[in-house]
Amino acid sequence: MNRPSTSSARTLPVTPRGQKTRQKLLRAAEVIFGEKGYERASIADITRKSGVALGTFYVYFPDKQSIFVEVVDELGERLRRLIAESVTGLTHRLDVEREGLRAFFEFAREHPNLYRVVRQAEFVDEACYRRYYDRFAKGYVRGLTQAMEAGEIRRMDPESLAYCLMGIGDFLGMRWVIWEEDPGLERVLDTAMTLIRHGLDLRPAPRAGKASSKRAPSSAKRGARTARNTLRSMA
Amino acid sequence: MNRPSTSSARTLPVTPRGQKTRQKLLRAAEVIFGEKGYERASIADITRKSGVALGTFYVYFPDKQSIFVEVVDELGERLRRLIAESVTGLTHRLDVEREGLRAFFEFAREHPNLYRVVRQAEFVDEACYRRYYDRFAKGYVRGLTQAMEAGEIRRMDPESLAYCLMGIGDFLGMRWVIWEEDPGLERVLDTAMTLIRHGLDLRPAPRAGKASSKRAPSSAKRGARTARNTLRSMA
Amino acid sequence: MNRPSTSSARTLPVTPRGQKTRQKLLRAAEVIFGEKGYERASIADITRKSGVALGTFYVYFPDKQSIFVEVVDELGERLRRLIAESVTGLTHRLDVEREGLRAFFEFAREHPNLYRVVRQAEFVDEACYRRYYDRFAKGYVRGLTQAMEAGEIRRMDPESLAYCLMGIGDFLGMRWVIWEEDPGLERVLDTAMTLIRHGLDLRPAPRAGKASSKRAPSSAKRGARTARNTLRSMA
Amino acid sequence: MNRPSTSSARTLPVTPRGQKTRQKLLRAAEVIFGEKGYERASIADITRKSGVALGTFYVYFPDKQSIFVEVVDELGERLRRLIAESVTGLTHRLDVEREGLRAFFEFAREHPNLYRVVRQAEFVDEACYRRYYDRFAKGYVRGLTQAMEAGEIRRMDPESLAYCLMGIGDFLGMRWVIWEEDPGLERVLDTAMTLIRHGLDLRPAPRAGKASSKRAPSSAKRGARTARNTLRSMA
DNA sequence: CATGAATGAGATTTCATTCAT
DNA sequence: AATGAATGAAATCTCATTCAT
Repeated sequence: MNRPSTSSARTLPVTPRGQKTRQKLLRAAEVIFGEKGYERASIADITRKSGVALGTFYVYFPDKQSIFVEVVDELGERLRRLIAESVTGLTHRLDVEREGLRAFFEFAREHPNLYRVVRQAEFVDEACYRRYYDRFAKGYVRGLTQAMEAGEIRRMDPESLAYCLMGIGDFLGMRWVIWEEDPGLERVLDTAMTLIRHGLDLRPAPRAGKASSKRAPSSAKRGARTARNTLRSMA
Repeated sequence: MNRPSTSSARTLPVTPRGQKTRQKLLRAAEVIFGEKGYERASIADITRKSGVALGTFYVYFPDKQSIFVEVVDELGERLRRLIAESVTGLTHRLDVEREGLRAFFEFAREHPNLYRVVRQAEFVDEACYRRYYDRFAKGYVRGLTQAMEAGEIRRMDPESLAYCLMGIGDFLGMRWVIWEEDPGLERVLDTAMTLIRHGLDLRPAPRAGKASSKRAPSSAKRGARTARNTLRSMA
Repeated sequence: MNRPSTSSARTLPVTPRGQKTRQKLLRAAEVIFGEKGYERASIADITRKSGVALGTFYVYFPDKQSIFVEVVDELGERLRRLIAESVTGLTHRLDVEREGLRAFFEFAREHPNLYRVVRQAEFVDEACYRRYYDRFAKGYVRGLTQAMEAGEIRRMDPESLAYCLMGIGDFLGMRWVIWEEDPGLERVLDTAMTLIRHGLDLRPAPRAGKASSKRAPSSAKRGARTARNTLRSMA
Repeated sequence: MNRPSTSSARTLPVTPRGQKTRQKLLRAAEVIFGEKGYERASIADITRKSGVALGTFYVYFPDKQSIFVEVVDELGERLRRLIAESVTGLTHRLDVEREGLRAFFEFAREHPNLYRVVRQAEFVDEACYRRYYDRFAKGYVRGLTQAMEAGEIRRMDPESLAYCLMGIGDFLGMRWVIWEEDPGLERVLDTAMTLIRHGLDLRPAPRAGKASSKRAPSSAKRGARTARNTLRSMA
């Protein structure tokens, strides 16, 4: 189903005219893929939007998949660069987290295609899909590890942590940027940062994490009322 | 692009034979949609796998979209029920979080289609896609609100928090269940629970969250070295 | 370039209605391939001539190549059967040769597509192309070997001889059946049979074939006039 | 389908540089047409192999057909010249036949494209296809007629005979040069020459060719066993 | 209920040829 | 002379859906 995933092109154009045409195609593809999804987007849609002839597409890309992969790779790069720039100079990792999240939300607001395009990648070219998150995670792991070594943040497995943080950003962005138009992003950011900073636990002693990390040993300890409530509250 | 999204059926079959055929189609559809994605999956694939004739499909479902929506809705229901059952009787919200996560990972391991099917929903029937997360979030919000009122967890916006927690689960599951074969899930769970419980912050005074919640006022405060490192570590 | 060459079909039709449609497609394909050649013949040409919809083609054949291969195989079979029948009961191999040739010419006259179709096979599916001649040769070799053992004909390598005789038939058919409308076939047959029967040699002693089977040793022996004539007569 | 078939050229190039480019195109075309066949060969294939730009093609040839026709005509000329040269000085027609065949086989071995190119001509430009054989036949007829007049060979219709001999060469070349790698060509030549020289007939009296030239009058004369054998041996 | 043949709109892809440079 | 970008017509193939049995 999935091809090798080279971010290929038939031949890179030599003349400036050709380079411009190639860019027009990439720009149009990003929009079209975002609007219709990979499968429903047709090459004709892309060339129509680009203002070039159908056949011209194949001068620059061997097939639909190739341009899609290039769009995804490029989006990822732009996003990572933007975040990197917007956290430049921040001294504490928690500041980096907050500003990084904010930059991500802003990018998502300006590129509502982002989510739709990236999620499609899973079915179009799995390697490209993973690459997108892998690269993100790699940068994250580096930063988090440094922060742990600097004693800024709690020690834990950095890769798992990276995926937690990416998940938080992704889902908040989906809910409050993509779905909701005017989200009051600062409030959402505050909530996220509260979790990220302090966690949820309110129990007095910080020596916790023993009894509760295991299942309650006897069902006798479980309040029937609570159980029923929980059950009802999920299903 | 998207149709009204009723979790439709032509008519629910009366005879047991009919019900069985309908179930066979749903089972096959779940697998096929998971393997090939919505667009690349054909009705013929589904009927072939079900061992029924092509025409029979239209006895039970008016079109391809309908069976897909039903598969998604059903998957969501089963998952929510499973999680609800597996946290039954737990007394503290943090235990619920851990056991809920674990149940989710187990479900994902047994239904690797889950992710692929749900993510496709975004393009097939957006309402169905949102419904999936909405319902999940609704249960979450209820549980979290109760826990906040009970003083078990920190107070914050429950819906944002719910999406944070769903994002954590989703991304960890993707990374350590779907992508990675033998994940040492307990270790991953520990990392997630450490974040969820305590957050990242290691700074001594709990009066934090002031200076760092705003951008550092003067670039003078920023160490150039740190800045450069951070930049490099993201891009 | 060439696919494995299974004389495949998507699925053999079950109902009589389906079988009839499949036959209609094969008949039309034979004509269309003969008229336009494989490459210039389009599936649409075939279905148009068959009176079925374009998509129907793909119910019975997975692609253009498959129906072509089936047409070629079938033509070969019909031709071989016809020739076999028309030499039934002949007692001497030379009679078999003459009547076989005649049957071939008749078939070619009624199926002017034959040549064009078979020759295209070389580029469409080489295996199918060779199979056509191989099967022909195999039957020939069997018959010729028997005749040699019976002392009816001169002993020589039967496979090479088979290809000689096929070549004679093929080229005469091309020249006098396909190209020329009314050839006086009997006269052509007589010429062919004279060659086949007696060969060309008119030199008195059968002890010949020595000096002349090698190149004339010295150019002195060569008449300059003859050489020049020959040269001129070929180029 | 077929255009007028002039062995055209836009304008023959004047500068040596232009002539060289034209030759490069012709050489590449011969190979490409041989490998892929006329239809599947693209102008781009030819220019790529030639190392010239796509547009350059149309400086030298008005279209694809023209270069193809030129390739075929040229191949024919080279082959006829080669054969003519290799039989120069031979005094007896049967020696000419043998050496001509040998020369043909050698040419075919060095130009495995020959067959594939010529056979395609039938569909590209029928006139060119016939011309190829016509010219060959014309030379043959002249030579054979002379040999008949000189009493070297048996009298018969020279054109039919020419096509017989061409068919023999063509089919042996196909079988033992193109298909088979190491054929033991001398043995094949011997078989061919035995047929050409003496024919097949072994019956004592040379007054034959009467009874057997007609179908056996009564089926009573036919051995049932023989008939069955023959039938089985063809189909 | 079940079947499977038939449909035709629509998508991707190729490529000979033209044209501006 | 040479280049290579651009074109668009035409071909193959897929598949959701309908329908007669």
